[in-house]
Amino acid sequence: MTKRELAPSFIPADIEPRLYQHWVDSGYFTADSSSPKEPFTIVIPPPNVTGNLHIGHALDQTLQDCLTRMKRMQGYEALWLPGMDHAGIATQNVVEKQLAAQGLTRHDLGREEFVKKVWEWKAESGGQILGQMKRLGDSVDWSREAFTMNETLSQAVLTIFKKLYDQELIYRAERIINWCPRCLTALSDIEVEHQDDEGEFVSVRYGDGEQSIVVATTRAETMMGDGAVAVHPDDPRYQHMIGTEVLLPLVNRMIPIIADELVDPDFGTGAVKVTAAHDPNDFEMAVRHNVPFVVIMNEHGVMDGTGTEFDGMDRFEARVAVVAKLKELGRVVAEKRPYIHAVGHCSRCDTTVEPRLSKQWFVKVAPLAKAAGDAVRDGRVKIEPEELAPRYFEWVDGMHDWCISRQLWWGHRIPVWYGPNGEVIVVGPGESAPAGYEQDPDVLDTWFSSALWPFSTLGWPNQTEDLKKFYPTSVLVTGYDILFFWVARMMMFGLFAMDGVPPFGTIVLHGLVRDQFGKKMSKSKGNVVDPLEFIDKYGADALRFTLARGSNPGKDQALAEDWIAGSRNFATKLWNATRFAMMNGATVEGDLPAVDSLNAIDKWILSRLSETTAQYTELLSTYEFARASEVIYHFAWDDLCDWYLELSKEAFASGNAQSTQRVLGFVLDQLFRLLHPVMPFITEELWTTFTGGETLMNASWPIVDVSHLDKSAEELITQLQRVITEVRRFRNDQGVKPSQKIPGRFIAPADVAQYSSAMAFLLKLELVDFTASASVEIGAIKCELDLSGAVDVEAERTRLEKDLATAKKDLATAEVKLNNQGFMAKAPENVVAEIRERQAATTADIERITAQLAALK
RNA sequence: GGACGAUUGGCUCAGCGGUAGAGCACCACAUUGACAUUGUGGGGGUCACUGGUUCGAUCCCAGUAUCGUCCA
Repeated sequence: MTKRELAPSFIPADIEPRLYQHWVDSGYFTADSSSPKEPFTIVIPPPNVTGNLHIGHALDQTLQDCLTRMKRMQGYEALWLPGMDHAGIATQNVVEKQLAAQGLTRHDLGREEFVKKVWEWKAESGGQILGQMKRLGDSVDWSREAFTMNETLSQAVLTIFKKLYDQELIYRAERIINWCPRCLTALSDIEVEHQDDEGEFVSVRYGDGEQSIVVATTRAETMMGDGAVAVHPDDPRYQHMIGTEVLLPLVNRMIPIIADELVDPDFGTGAVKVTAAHDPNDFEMAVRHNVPFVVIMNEHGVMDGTGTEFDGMDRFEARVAVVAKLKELGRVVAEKRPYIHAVGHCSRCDTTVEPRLSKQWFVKVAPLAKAAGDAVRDGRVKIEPEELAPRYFEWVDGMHDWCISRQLWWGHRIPVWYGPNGEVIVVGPGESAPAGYEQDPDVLDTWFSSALWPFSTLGWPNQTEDLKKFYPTSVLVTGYDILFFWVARMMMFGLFAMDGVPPFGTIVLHGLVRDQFGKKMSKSKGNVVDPLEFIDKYGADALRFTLARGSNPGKDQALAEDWIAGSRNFATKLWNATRFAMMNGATVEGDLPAVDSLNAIDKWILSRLSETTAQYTELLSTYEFARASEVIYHFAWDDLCDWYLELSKEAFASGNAQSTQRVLGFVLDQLFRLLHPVMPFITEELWTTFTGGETLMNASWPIVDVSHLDKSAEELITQLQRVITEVRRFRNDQGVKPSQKIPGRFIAPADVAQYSSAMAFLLKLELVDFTASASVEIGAIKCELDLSGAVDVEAERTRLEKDLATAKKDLATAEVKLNNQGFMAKAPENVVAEIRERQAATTADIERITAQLAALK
């Protein structure tokens, strides 16, 4: 318990690496599954193995660390479990890009070699983000670090696949799926991003003469795959044509005109082409009406099999050529160009998605999604903030079956084997396929394994101690942007795999970090910021505090470097205040003196501390990070530094401050504890230095002491603050320099007068005998001063007139209310009393100020 | 097209049925001690618009406008 000296100034880089290493080495982050303490569990939203720490991670992780550290201090067995996601497409793309630089494709290497290459890459440069998490100060349990492609997590994947398959919740079917012609794989609905693109809307006449119909399309190139034309069954324009056939131009095939409810008669001409193999809506209609599937494009999005001149053209090239040809044939009735409409793009490479008829594996989501919705509906799982719950319901209640097969090599290979005679078997963990069987070449969607994260990371399907202790997890903290991608899927699989126990108790959704003007960060805009640069420049605590302070539930936040600098200033403030306290003998040793024995200043700060502790703890516990940060910031800076330390300086200077030394020590000790979850580094350094304790990480969370609440002390200090502020203002108006000492005295009731010397000390007044030349009145309290020279009458008059105007205005608004019969009759008593008090106070002010103005001559 | 949210000082955002708040920015003064990564004082908003409810509306309700996000 040897106390150390505090360095003269706060340099984050001097303390952060040392403290983090110490925490890890001491095992403070490691959770104990055999502990009798109540568990608190958070699993990290696993960053991509290809990823770098971006500002969104910094926010997400700051909030998680805040909660984890607070709960740990509150006596929970806190586990924050870290790990990474293998990120199928993203990772495969990165490694393929590296190969491309050498002029190679993955096919040159072959599947086995390629996958080996990805693992190698993962080992050497993947997981950079883990190092970056350490810079941020994340108190994650490194001994439990997980990776979706690890052995145990892969076992979990096999287990659940088989379980779902056995319950007929996984099936294989030929459907229209989203296809990326560049990645050459199927995509799920949510891996498709819709953008408003400029296209064209061409109306084409099918058939001739009487037997003709005009269809409008944005995708003319697919017309060669048309199997029908569809109209709404009630559309009067086309009644006579339903059931007949028209000629399909270019390929000169007769196709039927069918009637289907799906057609919107108000859209375009009310007649649409039905291209069963190349459009999901058309597919549905085609199934209903037995329309043939005509495939006219290969997997690269190149026209193929039409038997026309267009074969071999890229789809976009073909679109132009087809329209040109139709024009030539006189079949184009109208053209709208540009025509803005929503087009799907691959979320990984931005290529325009091509709907493609193909055989894929699907999860039948209806029963799973129902359960996922119900868990929130019946309150077993809470979504914070509540406003975002409708979005969740909208999605889980209207979810399509989930396409889970991907034509990739990097990922969990689908555990389905096909026999020589068309047998299909699913090979679970520990099982093997019979000889002569071949495994499905595809892998599973990355989100399939991510959906298992809350329990696969705890050892499931094995009934591990971790699983028993830490499942279900307490809170899931993540951005609202992956509510659908990830959260809903964890809910579905968690409920399914864990016998109806949802994977978490509360889903805490935060927003996105935007630039200082509230614009979305993007590489193309060049407004992306690097959290590591900020950590280097201002320290991790400053970045964390800024992010927490900006984090209102479910809302995006703007971030500017200036705000981070402001947080760094706050850290510096804490540092300097602690140095000052230590210089003046603040201590945590010995009992806190009985509150009755303390002066009002000490009573006041203890009261404020209790209030702050209560508010702050409540706010953090309800995920109100911004408001919590605001509360603690103002307590530390305003109450503690600007007022308490200032008001106590006289006591310290007089050498008679034993109680205050102890109170200050107590307040600092508690403040460090409260701030530790958000600013772990500086608080650890200050606390261990100041108290000589081993670590703040395991110190107990402050408890509100109601016996410290003291309204009368608060009222008294409020009075002192008013007096001080008014006298300062007077000095300022009179041009008296802040450092200049002038004679002064207070004429005040005893309870205020008692603190004359404290006030005089910070107002730079000398309590000596003198003849007053000026005075400041604050209600019943008067401060007389000797300006030893001419008072600036004009400045004084200006000020008094301004005060008078304000008082008169306030009186007027109060009297309007009091003269309003409706108000007097219906307003609650306490409000009326308040207005009456205001009337009395402003009346007194007006009298006083008027008298002062008259005295000025 | 559907849904949700937003509109408050120069900027970014809190708040809320009873005299408008913060941070940053701005103006003035101050540098022999905790802190210029500072202190003190100050200026600045008819709370998008139009109606309604109410004794009282920035806050509740309806409509309008603009912006944003998600879904189709």
